[in-house]
Amino acid sequence: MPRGDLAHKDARTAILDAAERLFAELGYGGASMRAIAREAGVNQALVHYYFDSKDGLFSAVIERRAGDINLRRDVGLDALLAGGTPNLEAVVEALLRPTIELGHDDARGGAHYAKLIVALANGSDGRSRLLTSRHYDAIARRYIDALQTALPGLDRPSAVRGYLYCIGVALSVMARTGRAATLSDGVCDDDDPDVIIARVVPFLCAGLRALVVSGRSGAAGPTPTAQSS
Amino acid sequence: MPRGDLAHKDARTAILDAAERLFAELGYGGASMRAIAREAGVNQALVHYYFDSKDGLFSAVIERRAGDINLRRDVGLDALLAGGTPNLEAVVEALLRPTIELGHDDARGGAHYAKLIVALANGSDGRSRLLTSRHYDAIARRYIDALQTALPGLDRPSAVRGYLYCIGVALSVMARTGRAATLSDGVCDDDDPDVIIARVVPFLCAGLRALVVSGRSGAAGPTPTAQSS
DNA sequence: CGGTGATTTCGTCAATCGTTTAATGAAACA
DNA sequence: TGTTTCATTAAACGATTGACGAAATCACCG
Repeated sequence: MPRGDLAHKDARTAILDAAERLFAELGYGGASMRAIAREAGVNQALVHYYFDSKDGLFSAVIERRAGDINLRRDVGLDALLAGGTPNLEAVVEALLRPTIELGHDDARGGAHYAKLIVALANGSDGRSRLLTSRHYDAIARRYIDALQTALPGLDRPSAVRGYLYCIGVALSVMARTGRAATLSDGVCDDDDPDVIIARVVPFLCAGLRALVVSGRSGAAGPTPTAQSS
Repeated sequence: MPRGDLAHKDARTAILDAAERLFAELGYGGASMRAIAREAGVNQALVHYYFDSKDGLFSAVIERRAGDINLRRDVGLDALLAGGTPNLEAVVEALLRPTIELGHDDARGGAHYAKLIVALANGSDGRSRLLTSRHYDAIARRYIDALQTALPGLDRPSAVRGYLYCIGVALSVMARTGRAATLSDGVCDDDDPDVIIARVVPFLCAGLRALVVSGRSGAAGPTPTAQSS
């Protein structure tokens, strides 16, 4: 392992960056190996040299970011659980923040990966399901557990659905389709991750609390649940 | 335009059905015109005869279902507004029901179109944005208005965001990735649209109400908003 | 019957696809 | 120094892509 492996990493990451961008913009079938190589400024055969096949390249693109995101999620949850019973808002924020922050970090390829992960999470083809399960099952189960801990009375199926609702909203925010700006005639131009998180978390937490309430009494009235801060 | 256009419609709809399925499963770039023609049982050139180009075919696939869904949404909202100030739960249900029902109607190509529309709504490429805007902008604005009517105090930007959150959750439900079953070890097997809607609507309405509350006082505590039923 | 226009088929075009091979450059090690 | 290993390149493979023109088939009307 020589010191001069900068060239190695340069070409490799250049390919990954280009692939991330083109896969996100054109889809798996729409992004050609030739276009990826051209975008990365390398020879076509080099892509196969590093990643074997198109599938291998796609997996590598997903794997690179998933590792980072899940590490942050794990750390955030560890910190929360170390302090006793965690607050629901804190759990939801720890779940969303790494993803939303990466999605808005244009310096890294965040915006592109955001689109990619949205397609991946919503995809039902074999490739999507395999990669989603491989990279996100473990962390999902940890957070579902945490939701039940932070919200006593929330049964397992509701916790699973609530988790998926949260992910659904997070993905729609990450996608950054510019739809909010369109529908609000330019008033909504959400760019700051902190502002976005501050707006989404109360929405989701209120919804999650309604999931446990609706399981006890039918009405969704303002029953004071005596949630001590 | 002869009366005996059954053959016409047969080939045409066969192509649309096949295209809907393959576009959903393989993506725009992954589904080839040849594969679509083979799936539909027609000659390859017929696809170009009816839809000119691949883009034209894709647009036609989207247009067919969007018209149906939006008609139902319009009718549902008309009925609601005719009865005075509508209930928030009723507005959200009217928004979600047509989409979720179609997505679970396997007799028609619902499941396939659901995946398609998820990819469309989350896509940020030119084709996706154009089609989304063309087919869903008007109805979106109507429902955003309705949200503000049903929830006094909800300002415009919050209404836009709340609407998009609702769509985000609806799309994640429509995608039917089988993820709920995976994460719950088979306990969650949500197939009945009515049950799904009954679970999602309270979640979303609680979240929407939190959007207006958080705009007034900082805390998300159980402030009795005196919501008369 | 002939004619007319809509529908369907066949064959083909240039372009592009994912992948592979053989050759070359540049270091690292002996 | 020769050799080995890794990185990179140009060129090409067969297969497939979206699209098109011309001819054939069909249904129908006069």
